[in-house]
Amino acid sequence: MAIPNTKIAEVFDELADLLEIEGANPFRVRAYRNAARVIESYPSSLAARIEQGTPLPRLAGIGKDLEGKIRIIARTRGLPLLNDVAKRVPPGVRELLQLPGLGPKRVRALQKARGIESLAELERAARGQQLRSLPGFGTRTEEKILSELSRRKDAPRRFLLSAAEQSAEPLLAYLKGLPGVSQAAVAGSFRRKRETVGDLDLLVTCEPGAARRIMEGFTGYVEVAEVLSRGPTRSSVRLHTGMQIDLRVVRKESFGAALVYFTGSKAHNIAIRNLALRKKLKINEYGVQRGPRRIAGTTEEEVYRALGLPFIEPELREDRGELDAAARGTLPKLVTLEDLRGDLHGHTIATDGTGTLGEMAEAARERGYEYLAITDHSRRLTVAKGQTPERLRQQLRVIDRMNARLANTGAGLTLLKAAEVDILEDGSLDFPDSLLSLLDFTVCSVHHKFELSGEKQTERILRAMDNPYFTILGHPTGRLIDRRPPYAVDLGRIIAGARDRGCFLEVNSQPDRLDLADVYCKSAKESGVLLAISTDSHSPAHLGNIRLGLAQARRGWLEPRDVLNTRPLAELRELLRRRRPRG
DNA sequence: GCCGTTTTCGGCCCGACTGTTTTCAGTCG
Repeated sequence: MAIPNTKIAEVFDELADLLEIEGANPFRVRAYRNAARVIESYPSSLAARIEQGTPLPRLAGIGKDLEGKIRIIARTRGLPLLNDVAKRVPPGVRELLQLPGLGPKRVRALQKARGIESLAELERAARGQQLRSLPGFGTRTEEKILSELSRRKDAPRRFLLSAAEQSAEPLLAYLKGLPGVSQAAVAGSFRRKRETVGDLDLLVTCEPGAARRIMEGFTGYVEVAEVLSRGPTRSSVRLHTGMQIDLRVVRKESFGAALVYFTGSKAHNIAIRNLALRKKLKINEYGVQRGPRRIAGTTEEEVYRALGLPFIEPELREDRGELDAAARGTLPKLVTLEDLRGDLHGHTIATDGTGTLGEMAEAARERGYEYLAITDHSRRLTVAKGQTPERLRQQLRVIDRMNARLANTGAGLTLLKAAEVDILEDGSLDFPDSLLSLLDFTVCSVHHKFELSGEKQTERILRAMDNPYFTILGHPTGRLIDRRPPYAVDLGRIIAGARDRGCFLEVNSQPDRLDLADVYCKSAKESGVLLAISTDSHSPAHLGNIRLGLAQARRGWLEPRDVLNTRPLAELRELLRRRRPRG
């Protein structure tokens, strides 16, 4: 199996870290980091292209040298340059960079002056008070290192987007209620709706002179466990949940510029600053300037307009082509919650859900949906009370009766008859075709044998797609964010396979799945494969998770036309049965 | 190491805060 892009990116990231510690040209370091980022977010396997002899795409920031190195890594799974540098800077030294407050310079000083080459050695030296005498270090730094070392043993480094919401929403409401606050917003990766969030960046504007009181109010928030820094315009705290919060106070006329700046991403910011430089403008968090004259800053629209661009949705700000698209006027009109007419994946108490059919239907109706698919598990998934063919037949009769009742009451909701069917190890489906033909469609998923090789797993899924009753591939990579890696599967081939066969892929909205991930959504869109944004609800309340899958779909540039469940029911039914044998 | 509406050299985003320093380097985002 070809080495995945993420592994190639890791090599460059490691190289960047080690070179930085060595004191290499910072722009060379940046070039490696940039390459790592670009490679990681490139949606199809570079190593596979190299193996097949197809030329590599033109990637921004990757020139002749880096392309050569990518080829070496793809072929040998290693890089001689990295081995050389690793001899001078042992891998344990790199771990030291993970500690907040330790950057390349201090890490190098620790190695040179104290021979510290691992976190364990750092802890020993700090306990022995051997750091405070180093130039640039002091007792405070030594204490901070010790406290960070003990903290990192339990606290998670990043939070699920859904967990971040739990911290962000009440805090934002609290800040809005502080005297003197006129506007407040969450920026950062939270606003870009990244699947995980490292910290929260909050921004407020206030009446002149109110900044100090607002900072006091912020650091006095009831959930604050620790104040990390406090200044007149910027303060940082850590909440009891372990989440770090940075607050900036800006003047009203800078709100737009600050929002752009603190929403990021960093790569997007660098790209727009470069664009500004070419246009002889200067952009920072306070505004856009032409020479001494300030020409924009109050709103984000104004800032982008000053750069000659239309507004760019936060979810797109990853330097993945959005600036080019904005300049050409080809930005996607991203799919919104209002565009979604229903949900195509939901469970009931018939298997592992906690809501009855009626409760699920009621929740869907309350959301104003036209349709909700009932997709209880197939028999193989015994842990989830998978249904036998007979139980499924029984359920279908109940759904028919409920649909008749819904129609009579003018609820405007139709329940679709479906099932989440296990894809067995040999690529066959867990129900016979004769039973599948009674359904409106299927969600087909891998729930066991995750450990197959990439080749076998890919073949298994493609074989399953050959079945004309295969409609949507559920949670296509099986990952659980930070808990279980995706199974080895060649998504490039899966996407091409879905396109060739007329199958669809799911964007599963479970908070820890978000599967497909954003970059693969984009890749599927570019291949012309439609995606279903689904919740995989196991209770009526889970229908609300749709916002999370929607966010990833938007990060993947999806427009309403790229999404299956933006279709009105009649059109949806046609799409769902287009592969079926006639009659 | 990359790149070109200052094009093959000489640039490469920019400001706040901390701690250690006594005017600023290092780190962070």
